[in-house]
Amino acid sequence: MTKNEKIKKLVPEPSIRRMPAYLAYAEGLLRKKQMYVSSTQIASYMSIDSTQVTKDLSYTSIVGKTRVGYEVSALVKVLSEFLGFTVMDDAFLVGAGSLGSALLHDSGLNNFGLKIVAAFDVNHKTIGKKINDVEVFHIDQFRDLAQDMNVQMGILTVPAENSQTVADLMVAWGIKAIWNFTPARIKVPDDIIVQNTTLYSNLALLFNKLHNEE
Amino acid sequence: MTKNEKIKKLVPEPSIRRMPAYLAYAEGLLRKKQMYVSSTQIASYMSIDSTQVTKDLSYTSIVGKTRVGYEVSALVKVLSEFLGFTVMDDAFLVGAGSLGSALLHDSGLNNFGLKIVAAFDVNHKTIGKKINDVEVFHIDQFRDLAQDMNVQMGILTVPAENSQTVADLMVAWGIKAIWNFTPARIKVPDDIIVQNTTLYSNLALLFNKLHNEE
DNA sequence: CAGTGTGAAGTTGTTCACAGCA
DNA sequence: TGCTGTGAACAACTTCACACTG
Repeated sequence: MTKNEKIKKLVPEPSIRRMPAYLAYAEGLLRKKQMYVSSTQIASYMSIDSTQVTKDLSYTSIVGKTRVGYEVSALVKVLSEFLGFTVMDDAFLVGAGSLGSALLHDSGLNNFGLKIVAAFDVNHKTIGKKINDVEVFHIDQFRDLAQDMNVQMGILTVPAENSQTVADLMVAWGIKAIWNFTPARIKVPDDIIVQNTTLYSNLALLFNKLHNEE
Repeated sequence: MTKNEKIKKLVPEPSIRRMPAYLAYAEGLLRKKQMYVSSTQIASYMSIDSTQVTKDLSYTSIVGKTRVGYEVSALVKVLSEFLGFTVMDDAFLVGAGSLGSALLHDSGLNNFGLKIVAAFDVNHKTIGKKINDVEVFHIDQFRDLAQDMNVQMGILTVPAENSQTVADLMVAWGIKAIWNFTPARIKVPDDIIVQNTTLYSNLALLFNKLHNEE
């Protein structure tokens, strides 16, 4: 059904998912002034197999020293570049509720290459306010700002019922990628990238493990 | 390395991840008073293969009617039971910062079987306050409350640097499962369940798709 | 030896093909 | 014909095995 003709699938998705954790670990080691780290160390920290780590790292440009491991500072540099955390992407956030403001407050996003330049809502209580220095506009102002700012990414933190409506607006206004935090799936044209991120999948997994315990 | 001797792996993890989305969709149809839904409909909504949907649903107890599909109300019931969303689990939340308060505000968690009964922090500005009717205590009070309340789950929303310290506390205080929202991985005894949920993995995936576009 | 790096084997998850049904 | 349900074929990911290096 979903034909992916492109041979673009060089790096397995699970590998990309693991890499930010490697990066976080390496950054910690860097602060502690550790010079080298081996795949075995990383693997033990992540509770996974060590060959998994070497395989994952082999997709990047880094080369390790035999018997010594990978240079920590190089690892940080290579991983953050590989993951696209070094180039700043601007984003709009729609839905300045509790989850939306949590994202606005999260400095980690800033460090990892995502800058939220404006927020939108329909609630007049929040419109006009600033959350962590980001101004909240009425959603009708989206169009004007989008043209001025040439923003590629939209963050969707509205209630599930409104997700499709807002997604349609984002597409109409020229957004290229949507980070969807609602449990609902949105329909968009093929060339628009969607990343679904829902808490409840993780909750389901957790419950599943918890209940299947003896 | 990780020997899983148990044959407990009946349901594939990806299936469990998809199910909450099926549930959300079915709940929407229920509100619209649609009686039946076919796997093809669900598949088109999710942009996946329809056999995937039937396979996933075959792990639950539901049986579909030929040519008609699955009864929507039954689907909602079966899925929410299967996912453990019908039994209420109590949880403590540690780290009442922006992400922590977002979770406290999220009524979806309540609907899906998770009740946060108390929150903890070290910041004296928030201690003593109530966030969405949940009181915030100083972390030192954790022990007393844990004994009283017999809570099984701990939600970890502290800064990454403190994650291990707080995780150790949770374990010492008898928590059985930890929902870890920090990018750091925590070390816990084998019998403790950990579910890692990090935004940055999703951000990495999104960037990867965005940058590999032509 | 303890580590990297990689092709081959094994496992898990997805898609295909088709039987059965109304 | 349009759908469920399932065993078989296929693809993706992980783990193993081993060559290589200081």
